[in-house]
Amino acid sequence: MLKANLTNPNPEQLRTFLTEHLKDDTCLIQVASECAINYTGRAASTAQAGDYLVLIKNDRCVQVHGPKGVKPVNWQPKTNRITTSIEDGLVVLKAERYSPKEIVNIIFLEPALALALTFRDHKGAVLTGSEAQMRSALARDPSVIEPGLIVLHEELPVKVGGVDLYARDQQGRFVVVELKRAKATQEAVHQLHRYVQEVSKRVPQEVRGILAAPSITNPAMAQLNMLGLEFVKVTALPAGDEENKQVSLFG
Amino acid sequence: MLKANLTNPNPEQLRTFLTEHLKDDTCLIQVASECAINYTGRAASTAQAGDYLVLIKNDRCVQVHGPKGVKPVNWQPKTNRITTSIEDGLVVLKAERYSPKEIVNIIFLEPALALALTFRDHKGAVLTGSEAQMRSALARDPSVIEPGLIVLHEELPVKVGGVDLYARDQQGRFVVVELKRAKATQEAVHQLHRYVQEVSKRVPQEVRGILAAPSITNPAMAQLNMLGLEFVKVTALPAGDEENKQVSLFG
DNA sequence: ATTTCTATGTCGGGA
DNA sequence: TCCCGACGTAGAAAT
Repeated sequence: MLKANLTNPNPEQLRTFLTEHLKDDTCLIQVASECAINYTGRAASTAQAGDYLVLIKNDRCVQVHGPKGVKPVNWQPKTNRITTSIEDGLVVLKAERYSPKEIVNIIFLEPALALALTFRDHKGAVLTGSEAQMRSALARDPSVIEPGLIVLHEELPVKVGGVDLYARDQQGRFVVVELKRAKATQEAVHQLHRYVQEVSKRVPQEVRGILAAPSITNPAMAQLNMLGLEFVKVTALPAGDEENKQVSLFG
Repeated sequence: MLKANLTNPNPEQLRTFLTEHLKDDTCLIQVASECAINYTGRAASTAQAGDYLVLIKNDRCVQVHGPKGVKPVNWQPKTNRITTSIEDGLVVLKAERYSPKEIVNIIFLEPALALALTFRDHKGAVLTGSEAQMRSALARDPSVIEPGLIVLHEELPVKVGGVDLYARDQQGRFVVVELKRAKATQEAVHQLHRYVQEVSKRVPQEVRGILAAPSITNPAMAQLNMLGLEFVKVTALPAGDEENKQVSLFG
């Protein structure tokens, strides 16, 4: 896994190291160094000199991590070109993206460590409890929402977006269901309202709107009532479900 | 900056290393290893064995990086407790968060490298071009949006959310301005529409709605026209601005 | 602690 | 490519 490493490299060594390993797209490159970083593109930012960890992954996306938080201080999700140079005796790495036009510039003021790690490619993570999973589970068994409900469409595209579940209730009324995997906010209520209005234009009958989520904020609940819409509690990860229990068990 | 390192450690060595350096909140810990990762909390995920880079920052947030993308495969933004143990001869790191209740479990199957890096704390990055900056700039000089516009409120809270700019035009009509720092979508149009409707309830006069953004998607533009709302082009980073030019210049 | 909103959001999917 | 919406969004600010 460890392909190469370099401690306290001088600029020439570091630049050679980077040039060399940037050619290999099976390896992740890392430099721990005092850096100055500059970004221009969708916005612009400048970071004063400080200690940072620079990661360049197999897919050549770049991220610069400071000592705090999950988010990098600077990053570039996709790079079209990475170039290195030596300016004023310091190694400069330039990560460019063409569309949108963005540049991240990293000056290595005092590199302490450079690493190249060979990353074998591997299966990604399997996620349980996503909205898509909730949706197909509810489409299979809509009685969780309400007895007698019949699902007509999953992900029905309407002009203003996509209706998560389109159904018919026991009395034959059409039902629009908006699904949220986390606590529902006012935004979700408005989204549901839009869909109900849109569907109402197209069918003569009354259209019900149901917001299905594990919980809802107080302002959202008030808004929901005012608009004559309904809330149904639905959990993403049913605690008692035997199948899910097995998936969740670990160690 | 390099505090300690360990290559191909055995489980006891790795565990001692982690225990030792987890005490020091001025250092960032890193382990490159074949791992199996498991998360339960807001959702649940399991990652098959593969090569990963595990970062534990000064603030004890944890992130596990795969070979692709800016986003970690698994992470924990805030940890209340990090524990290590040896199970079946393998080091297991458990990062817990109490609220919401979340656990990330990392099993180090074949650690190749463990590092501890001392990160001096440092100034954060200075960002230019945020929506907040745009807003205050426009509040100072609303003529950019329209000559004769007078801003009455910045961030005016309405029941359905916050109006970015609330103003009055030359003819005395009230104007609701919705601001977007990036390309405006249909969602932004609906948001503006909601605000205009809400404000219309409270004032007798006609209320104008302006969407101010650097650009707008085609469907959003169509929707905007249909609702009788307006679009004004506003860039977050004015290209010709001398001050900004200097900030943007680099290397 | 809860709610809301921004973000260089990132990422994936669909037309 | 553009466009849209989910996300374990993260993180900050206001309540």
